[in-house]
Amino acid sequence: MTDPSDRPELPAQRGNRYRDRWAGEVTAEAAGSEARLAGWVNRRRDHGGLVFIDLRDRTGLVQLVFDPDDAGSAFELGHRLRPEDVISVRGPVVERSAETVNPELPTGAYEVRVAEAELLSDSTTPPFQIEGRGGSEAGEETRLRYRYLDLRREQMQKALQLRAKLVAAMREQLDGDGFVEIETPILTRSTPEGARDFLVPSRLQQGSFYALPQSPQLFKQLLMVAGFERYYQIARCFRDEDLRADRQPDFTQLDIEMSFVEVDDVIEANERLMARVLGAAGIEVGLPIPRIAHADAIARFGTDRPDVRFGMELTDLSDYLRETEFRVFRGTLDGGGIVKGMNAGRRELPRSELDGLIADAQQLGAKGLVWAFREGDGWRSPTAKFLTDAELAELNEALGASEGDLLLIVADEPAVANQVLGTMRVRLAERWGEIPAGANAFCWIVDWPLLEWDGDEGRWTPLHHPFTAFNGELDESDPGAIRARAYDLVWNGSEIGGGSIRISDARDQERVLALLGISAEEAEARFGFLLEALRYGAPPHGGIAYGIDRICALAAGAESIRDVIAFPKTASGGDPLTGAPAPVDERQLRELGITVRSPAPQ
RNA sequence: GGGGGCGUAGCUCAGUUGGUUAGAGCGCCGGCCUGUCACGCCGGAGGCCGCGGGUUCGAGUCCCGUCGCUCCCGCCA
Repeated sequence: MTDPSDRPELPAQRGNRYRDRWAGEVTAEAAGSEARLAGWVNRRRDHGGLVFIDLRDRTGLVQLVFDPDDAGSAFELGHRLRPEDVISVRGPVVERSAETVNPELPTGAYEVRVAEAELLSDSTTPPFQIEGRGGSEAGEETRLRYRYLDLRREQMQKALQLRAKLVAAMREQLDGDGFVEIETPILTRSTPEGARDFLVPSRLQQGSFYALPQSPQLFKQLLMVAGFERYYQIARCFRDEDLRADRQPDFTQLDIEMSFVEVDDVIEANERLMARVLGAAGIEVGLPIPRIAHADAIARFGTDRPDVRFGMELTDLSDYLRETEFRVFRGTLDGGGIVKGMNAGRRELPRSELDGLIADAQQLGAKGLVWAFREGDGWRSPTAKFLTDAELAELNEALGASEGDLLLIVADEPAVANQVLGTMRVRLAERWGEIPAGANAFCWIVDWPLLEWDGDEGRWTPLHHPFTAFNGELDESDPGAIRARAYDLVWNGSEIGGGSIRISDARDQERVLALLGISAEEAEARFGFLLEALRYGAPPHGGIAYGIDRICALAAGAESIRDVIAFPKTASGGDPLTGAPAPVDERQLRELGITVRSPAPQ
């Protein structure tokens, strides 16, 4: 088995009438030989009596020279070529004279002097320049509308080739570790829990619907019951929820499940997997990956997916303020809230920007935000006058504040205070360049609560999913205290994977479903097939699912997963290229037994 | 569902307190050019200022609505 990073970047090129070499191969080893190249016209520099063409294929650029002395009748073609025309040329690879070398190009010391040229396909003027100038790039909607042109750009070529490399590394590592790749259905049944399903009407059973899978979760558990012991799949998944920079309605998971394992076994296998996969992208993963208890992550970073590349950790100040006279803090604490703070370091910020931070905090649901600069033993802050000297000294001490440090404090419900400060921590660190360039930091978040109380729904809901195994005995009298045997993998503040040991005992599964407020009848109707399978000798098992799009985006340094997906959707779930989603013929709807209400779609 | 940003030439953008014929760079078209590589020089074409309504003597600019893109909150077990 070859290490993917050792593989040649360029596949061997068998010669044919179009090409016997890649553009990127026009280097020292090709000098003096005759080359046949094919690709797209990237740029034309027409000097009248001499024409230069930059030829592009997926491996890069190379300069072609159309000189009337060499090119003969092909010279006239060189004149007529326009960007994005598709050509094939033949001619000798020659070394350029020293003063004409282009140090910007890997092939810049060589060029091909065209002897023959053929126009294979011409191009109308593209709507945007494939090679953007001056750092500008076409808007995203235009790029998606003409995605096949956008994908010609080097950045996109690299991103999708990197993606293929990462996926190949996943397969190689897992195949080598004895995992079996198995496909599970795309047309499956709706199990309304979690995200909204995409539904597909059944023609043969009118009035019934398939659902597209949100994940292969239940199928992979059935595969464990079936005795495959180690399974994986590069699985397309679907969730009908609003989109984000890191969320698409259809996305790709690396789905893994193992039998006869404990948490440590899954984590160990996955650490080796991630080291191998990200190693293929030149990213080093230090092993073992540190583990942070869920409660500690919330306490220190305000989030369950902490970015641990930098400090600026949060501090709970509640205990210093229980007796304070300041009504805002005192009232929050008496009402069960917390007062939490962050030392943002020595920063000067104009009042307008401090007001902006307050507005940001309010947008995130906070009632307000206290800012203060440490000054002597006290604060320069509108809030300073409400606190005693002793309190100010204690808060300075607790926050480790030095002269001039900016302190941000939120008093609110724990969830709000943590989210606001957790968000500010990352935003300010990014803005101030506190995050070391090129740094990568991973952590496992472990020791999760199994359930959380959903006030709106008035019931307990799972933090992961209802099939997550719990630690120790199941004590229904205190659901909030039950611990899950779950783990999330976080990379630079992004959750890239999550999993758990699963419940492998039908009776335990029934009890958990009951805890979630799902009646026995309902459980049987929705998950009966799983409960039944668990009664036929289910091995202890667990696994994980990774967001491949997110992993690739991080590895490629892309801001959005759209930049590592060939044909992504816009924020409203549409595809500007194909026009999906689109109305369908009334006849199609009739066949499905779906009644069209006016106005009929056209 | 809520909040922020954006929408002007093919692309990226500028456009002052509302005021003459709406600009730039790139691209495109024509001409010149034998060592350029963001080639250069000369000339030219190209605009429903997202759409609809309103205010005004006058709207790219102000107001209301609407559509689209984007970021965030909710949501995403």
